[in-house]
Amino acid sequence: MHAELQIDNQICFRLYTAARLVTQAYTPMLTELGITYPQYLVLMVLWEKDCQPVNDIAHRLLLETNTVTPLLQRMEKLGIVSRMKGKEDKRQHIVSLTEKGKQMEEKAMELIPTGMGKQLTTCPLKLEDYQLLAQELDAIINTLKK
Amino acid sequence: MHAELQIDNQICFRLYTAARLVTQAYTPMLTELGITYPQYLVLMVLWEKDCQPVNDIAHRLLLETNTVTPLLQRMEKLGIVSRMKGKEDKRQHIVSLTEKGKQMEEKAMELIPTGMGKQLTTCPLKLEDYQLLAQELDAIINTLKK
DNA sequence: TTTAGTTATATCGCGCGCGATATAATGTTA
DNA sequence: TAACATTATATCGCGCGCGATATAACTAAA
Repeated sequence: MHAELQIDNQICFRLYTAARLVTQAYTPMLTELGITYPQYLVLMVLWEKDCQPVNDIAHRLLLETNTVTPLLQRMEKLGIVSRMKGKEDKRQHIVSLTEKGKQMEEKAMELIPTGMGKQLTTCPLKLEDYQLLAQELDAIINTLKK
Repeated sequence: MHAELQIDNQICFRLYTAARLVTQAYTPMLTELGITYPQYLVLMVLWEKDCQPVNDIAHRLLLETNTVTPLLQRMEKLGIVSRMKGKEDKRQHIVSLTEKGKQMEEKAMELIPTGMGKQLTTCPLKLEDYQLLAQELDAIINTLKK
């Protein structure tokens, strides 16, 4: 077995696994909110700035529009966002939060920080480790995004 | 907007994005091999130790068997692995590499380290940064896996 | 102004991940 | 040994991600 191909030596497998497990850790709180993790990402983008075209949301999340469009359609069915044709550019669909979508921010604020805190109490990483991790991940992300 | 819910402050979003982008970076080489990234993970597990039951492969990858079973079925169709009923325990399905599956290790060795190296040449991270990153990811993974 | 090119969004198909459930084989206990 | 619990694998349904393609609207050039 080539050492270069050993799974334990792979950063990618660790990223793949850590991303899945952390997303799973969000799931109980998100289920209480009635949404999925990618839907939560969209909500965070809209809480930061409401009324954005599909493209801006996709760029913010580094996703393709063919991922985001069906996501938004599901969120519209849930009554969380609404979509309207753009006025000046009729190709655009402007996505905005409904009242329900806006109110979910407070609920998320109650549930998620404490919920994640509980699950990570036994994690040996300290604040500066998380900051370092964030920097390292940003370096990889910035290198690989086009 | 609550600072705790800002997307830029989220480790989870970085993990989610970094995992997707690194997997995407593997894709050109894996396409040449005719497989996907999760299939590559299974191959690495089997290159390390051939002839394993479904459960052992799933545990190694921290995946559920209902993810791994269809993955193995697709790999069997591709002629990469074969599956046989276990002798002592007839519930088990023992997964083993075919000749094609074994030979793919050399091809992967030619393609993947250099292919990934090229894409990460502009990445500012050094060897010790990657080692640190691996440790931090392992800390998160070990905390969250049950 | 017609033509050609670009952009914003959508649709389709397929391979994951995973919760829920089913089924068969093994283990355990009364 | 009969009844029950456990284990290994499989099936189903659904929500992503994303490559490929389609369509409508805007832009630029002839």
